[in-house]
Amino acid sequence: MQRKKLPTIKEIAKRLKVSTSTVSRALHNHPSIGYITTLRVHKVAEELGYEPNQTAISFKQRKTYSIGVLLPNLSEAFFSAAISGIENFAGTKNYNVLLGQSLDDPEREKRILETMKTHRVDGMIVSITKNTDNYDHFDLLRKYRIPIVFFDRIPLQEDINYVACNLESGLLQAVNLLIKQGHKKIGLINGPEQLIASNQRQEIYLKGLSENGIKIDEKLIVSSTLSKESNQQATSKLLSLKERPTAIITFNDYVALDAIAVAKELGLAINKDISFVSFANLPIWEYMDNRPLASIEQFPYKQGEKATEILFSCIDANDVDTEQEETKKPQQIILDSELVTHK
Amino acid sequence: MQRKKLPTIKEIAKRLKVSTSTVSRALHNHPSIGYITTLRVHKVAEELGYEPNQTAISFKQRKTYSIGVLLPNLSEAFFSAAISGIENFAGTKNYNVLLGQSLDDPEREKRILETMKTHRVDGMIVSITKNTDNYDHFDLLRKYRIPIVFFDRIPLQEDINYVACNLESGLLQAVNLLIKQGHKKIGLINGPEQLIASNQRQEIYLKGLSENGIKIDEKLIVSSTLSKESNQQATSKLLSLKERPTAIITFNDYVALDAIAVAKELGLAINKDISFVSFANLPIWEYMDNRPLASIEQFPYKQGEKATEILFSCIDANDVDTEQEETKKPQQIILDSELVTHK
DNA sequence: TTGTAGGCGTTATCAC
DNA sequence: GTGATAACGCCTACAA
Repeated sequence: MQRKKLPTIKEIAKRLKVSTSTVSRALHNHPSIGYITTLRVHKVAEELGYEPNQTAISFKQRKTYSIGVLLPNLSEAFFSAAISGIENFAGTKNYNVLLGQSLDDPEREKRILETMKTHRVDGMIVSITKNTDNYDHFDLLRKYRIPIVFFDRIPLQEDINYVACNLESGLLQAVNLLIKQGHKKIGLINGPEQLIASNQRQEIYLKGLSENGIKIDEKLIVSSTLSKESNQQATSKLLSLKERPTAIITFNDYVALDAIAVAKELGLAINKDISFVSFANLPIWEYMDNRPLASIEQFPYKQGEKATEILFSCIDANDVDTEQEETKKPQQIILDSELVTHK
Repeated sequence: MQRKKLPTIKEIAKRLKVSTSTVSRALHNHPSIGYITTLRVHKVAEELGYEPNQTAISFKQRKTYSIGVLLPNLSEAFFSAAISGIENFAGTKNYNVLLGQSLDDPEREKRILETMKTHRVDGMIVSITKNTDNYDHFDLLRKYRIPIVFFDRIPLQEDINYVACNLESGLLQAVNLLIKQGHKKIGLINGPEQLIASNQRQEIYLKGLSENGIKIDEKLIVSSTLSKESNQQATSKLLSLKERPTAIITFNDYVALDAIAVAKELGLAINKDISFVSFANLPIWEYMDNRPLASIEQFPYKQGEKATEILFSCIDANDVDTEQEETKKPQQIILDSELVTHK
């Protein structure tokens, strides 16, 4: 039932006929231990191939040196870039990353959160499901003083830590660019309405048009559930309007891919008869001929790093004031998005 | 220094004026405990919001219920698909996934392996760096009876567990297809020579040509370090031959992307003047105009699942025969690759 | 059916 | 400088 026993400080102590406390202190180079003893301890530890048992330490210190990361989907380039940033930053602090993907299923999200809690992660980084509408399970973690940093997909709550991207900077730039290029009818293929991200996009889109004195045409705004079929449908709807748009802003790159395909199917020349702008910026665009005019870059890697940084600051804060109820203000970082034009 | 105390079985025991062992057993629905007691224990546990402390359990049982996954790079679609499969399978067994990426740096790989060992993962799934030439750190883990399953990128060793893809099936199909379409000069842009995967590709390529009675032209085989520049260089080299190939097989999709770009730059029409076949099959190909004729699909998600399955079987075996030295034969699974033509 | 006691590996608090 | 001891939360033989 149990795996082979590894060398412990007890073993070292026995060999050297000293106490385990001495060994423990020596291994940590505690100043109270004599130089020679320290040396001998290290030597024997080396010989035995001793390694501290992290599970014992975690148990005793009530600290696991691991953080949980819960994402909707790892196969999306955006999230895999983010976790790459998270893993990298965590590594520099000698933290481990426990991974979970919700696959956009709230039940799964809840379950994973449970196991993360059971495993006593020191903190969590979460990007919520597009269907998450109940945040009790997150509040529960906070009750246990497990800090959470949300990123990109953020719950509709105050008092939470998060890292997100300010869509406004990039999207306004995009709208301005399109208008400068002479586009008057600019469509928007948005995501599901319950997503906060969708509302934001729409508001900024409207703002951008207004600022440029363009009249709003409700019919130019459609939404998609983000499935391939829905993306195609939404695009068709836009492109079959009498007043067909000459430019379309899409919720993200995957929508753009489908939309571009539909446009091509209809015989439209991309970036000529119709232009696209999308969010996210897949690394692959540069290889494609029929790509968006520009992408609104959201820096997932950087968002991941930043989220991890915030998380560590929360963890450290937790470690310091043992008892004090959390008076600390939530940390909310908003990175600026940036319009990147594709050559 | 320490985080807030969570309810323990002691608390429950105190409240009910029973012993902790009773509580422990009741919580596990041990048959020896009376029905009423069991009920009462569960009730109080619920009230207190009790949750077993996994760190304590891991410590005691010498089992962490987590597996480590060490990959070269999460940003590559192939690996993120694989980990998606791993995470999914592990979840069904209530296991956690500890993630690390080596970024193709052997030092980093070693370091991550260390922390995984320190954290006492129950097993590991590893895809090695393209520069890994020393396997001591892996052997060390095996000494500690932490099972390892390698996948896709596999060390040159016997006696190891692995999951990989049989390139032969797909690659021979590819060669046959190309030849049937009339191609006589088929180039190969291979990866670095130290990669076992490169040797395999070359051998099968040669075999495929021989079987079809095509004379081997050494100049049609070039290799790349897999950097963008190197990919481009390798392609240029092939395309500037007097006897220019009419088809090129590339080490993977990323090489194909660069190669296709170079070919286009030279004014060649893709799939007309020159055709490509590549390994891996990015999900994005279907959206691209200038895509390979076909891809040799390697099923990363399935490989991930399979690797996890094998790993669990090793872990279970470990759990059973407490002492017995491992007489078990290594498990080596080879999935068949498959040629997928792109419409 | 329930309780007692010991131990998992480490660290921290005392003493000496 | 070093050692003895308790404690972290849980489990499990062994007793009762």
